[in-house]
Amino acid sequence: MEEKNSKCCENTIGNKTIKKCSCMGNNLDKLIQPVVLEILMQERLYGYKILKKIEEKWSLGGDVPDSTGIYRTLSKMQGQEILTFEWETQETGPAKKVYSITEEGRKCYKSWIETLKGYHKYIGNIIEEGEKLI
Amino acid sequence: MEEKNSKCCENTIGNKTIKKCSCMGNNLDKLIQPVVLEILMQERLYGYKILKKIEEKWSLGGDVPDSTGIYRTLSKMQGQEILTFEWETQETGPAKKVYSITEEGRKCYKSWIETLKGYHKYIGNIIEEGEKLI
DNA sequence: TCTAGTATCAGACTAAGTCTTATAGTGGAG
DNA sequence: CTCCACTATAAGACTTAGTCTGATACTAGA
Repeated sequence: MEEKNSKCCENTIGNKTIKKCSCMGNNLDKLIQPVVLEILMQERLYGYKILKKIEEKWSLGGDVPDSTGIYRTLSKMQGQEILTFEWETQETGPAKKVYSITEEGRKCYKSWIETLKGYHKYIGNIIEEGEKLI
Repeated sequence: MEEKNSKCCENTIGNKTIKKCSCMGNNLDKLIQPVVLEILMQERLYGYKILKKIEEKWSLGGDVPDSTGIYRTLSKMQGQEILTFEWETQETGPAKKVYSITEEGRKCYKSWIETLKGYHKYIGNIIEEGEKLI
């Protein structure tokens, strides 16, 4: 699996050409943290269901969120005291790690929304300039 | 320089508390690639001047762009044939590496603008949900 | 019994950007 | 004439966010 060349938008790896340049958006942040917080603002939930919700509602450009990334984000946020969790076991099926948002987490979510407003404007400016130049 | 705790938004390192959580936006992509392309769509220019232009016009939340990041992005894009460069020497002062955008680069820039439109909408949705929940 | 789905997660990796440090030449203040 | 700020470029080590690969374990249905 060796790279033959690395031009923008197209890369030939082995015998097939794939889309790869950042301009296609594949390396943009999926903003998992605020999306997870949005879900947990509404109900306490466990990782797998959070993953499925994001898949339904937030999959950017049709791509499925990465489960490892979700679980890792959850446990990181729990370490920051943004979330807490409880193991929930039923008679049937594997145990579920049910997460809840803390007071700290609500503050964090608010902060995220404010931050994203600024970011939204920033990206809006880039687009505006782009429309002039293209 | 050891971390004492790591709560959202505040971290105590040594004897001072600093803002650190991602919700403050410090870890968001600065989207250097499209910003650099925007500048080079208008004129051929060298790294240092590009850096200064970004500082003037694009410094998100008041923070200065990182020079290493700019230079690294430029040389990476040159490797992708999005940019070309020529060394320019004057009688006085150090040599300058003057970059120009290629045809491939113009395509890449267009692609970036389209990608950012989608991303802008995505972030707009997160904000919209946020406004409802806060 | 095999497969798809539910549920969690570690390890290794990549991409973007930051922080630190290094280089080298120029111009002005003291 | 020396020191400092500014111009100009860049390597090395690091961090953060996310992906890819694979592992474990249990359940339900064909």
